[in-house]
Amino acid sequence: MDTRTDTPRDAETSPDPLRIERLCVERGLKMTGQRRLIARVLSEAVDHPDVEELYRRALALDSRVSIATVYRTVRLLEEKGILERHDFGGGRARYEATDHGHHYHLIDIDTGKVIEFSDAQHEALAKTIAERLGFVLVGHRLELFGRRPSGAEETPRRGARRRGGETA
Amino acid sequence: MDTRTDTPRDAETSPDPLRIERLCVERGLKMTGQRRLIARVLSEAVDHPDVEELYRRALALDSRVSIATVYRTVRLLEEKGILERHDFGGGRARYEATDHGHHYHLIDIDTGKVIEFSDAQHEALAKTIAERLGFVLVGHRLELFGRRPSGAEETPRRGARRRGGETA
DNA sequence: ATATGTGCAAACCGTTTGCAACACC
DNA sequence: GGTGTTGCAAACGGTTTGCACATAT
Repeated sequence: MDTRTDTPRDAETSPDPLRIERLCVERGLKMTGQRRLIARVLSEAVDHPDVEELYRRALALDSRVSIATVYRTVRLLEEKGILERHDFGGGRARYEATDHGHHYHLIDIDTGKVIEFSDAQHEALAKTIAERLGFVLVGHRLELFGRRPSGAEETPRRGARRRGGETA
Repeated sequence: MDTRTDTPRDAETSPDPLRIERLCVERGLKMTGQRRLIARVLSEAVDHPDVEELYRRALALDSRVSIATVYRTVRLLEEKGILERHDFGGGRARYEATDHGHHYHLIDIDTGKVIEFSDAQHEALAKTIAERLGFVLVGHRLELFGRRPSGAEETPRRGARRRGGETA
């Protein structure tokens, strides 16, 4: 197993806009107009939007959605394993499609940006540790919080929030 | 650096009941009756209680506390670096004293128990990964979710909750 | 036709806060 | 005695839900 590579995943890949909808149909979900709409927004997302943001993007395409439906849909898709919920701090849940592979997050604490990466060595290590402690690893969470070396301050932070960091 | 040891920390060590209070005084906090009380509860805790639980334990010792004060104190101590807040899922923040060393958590998804461990190899790896991605590591979070091998079912789960796992 | 999804607004739940009374230094 | 803390209850913010209506299958 290659343990020496961190693969920063460039989040530019927004394949086809029906990706998520197809997954919904596969799991036998009844496809309504608003579910199609939300599925499309999710398919096009290359970041980790929260519900409010999803709602905003959906509204921009079609005004016949309510935020309650976004909440319901997002929860449903999470239960179906189509979406993954993250808590990066800040009190709101943030979502991303599960269909683009296992990866971790590094949160830039100055800009709030999220960098995705994968690391086989860590993956193996997590499993090993669990086994050493007498467990079978079922899931794990790794998040790094970092800052670009001081010389290069880039985008200044957009504004504070109750707790934890805001992230992109 | 020794990278081959996972140290499961047995959470039986509840040293002296004034541990936290002493830290408070050191940081120049005005010690009121309720702060002393809450500090004592925290000093005696060997788990990761949420605010409600802290409040319950404090009440058992002295009824002259309100939950608002627990919230305020816990937040204050966190700002002073005396407490660490965790989000293990389930919507409520959970706390532990920072003074017993850096460690990670493995959550038993069947019983909800939290096992603490430290791992130097992981620590080094996290730093390396961040650097490889062009960041200085400021903080990180590692949580393992595991299950004891099937043969030995132990304590059955105590009951479900809205979201995420309940933990001890 | 019927079970299921939707919108609205109210309920919920953890947490924070304004204010007047109170306690520590 | 004055500044900082507490208790209460109300406010908050994200999320869920009851209900009447609408819609996919």
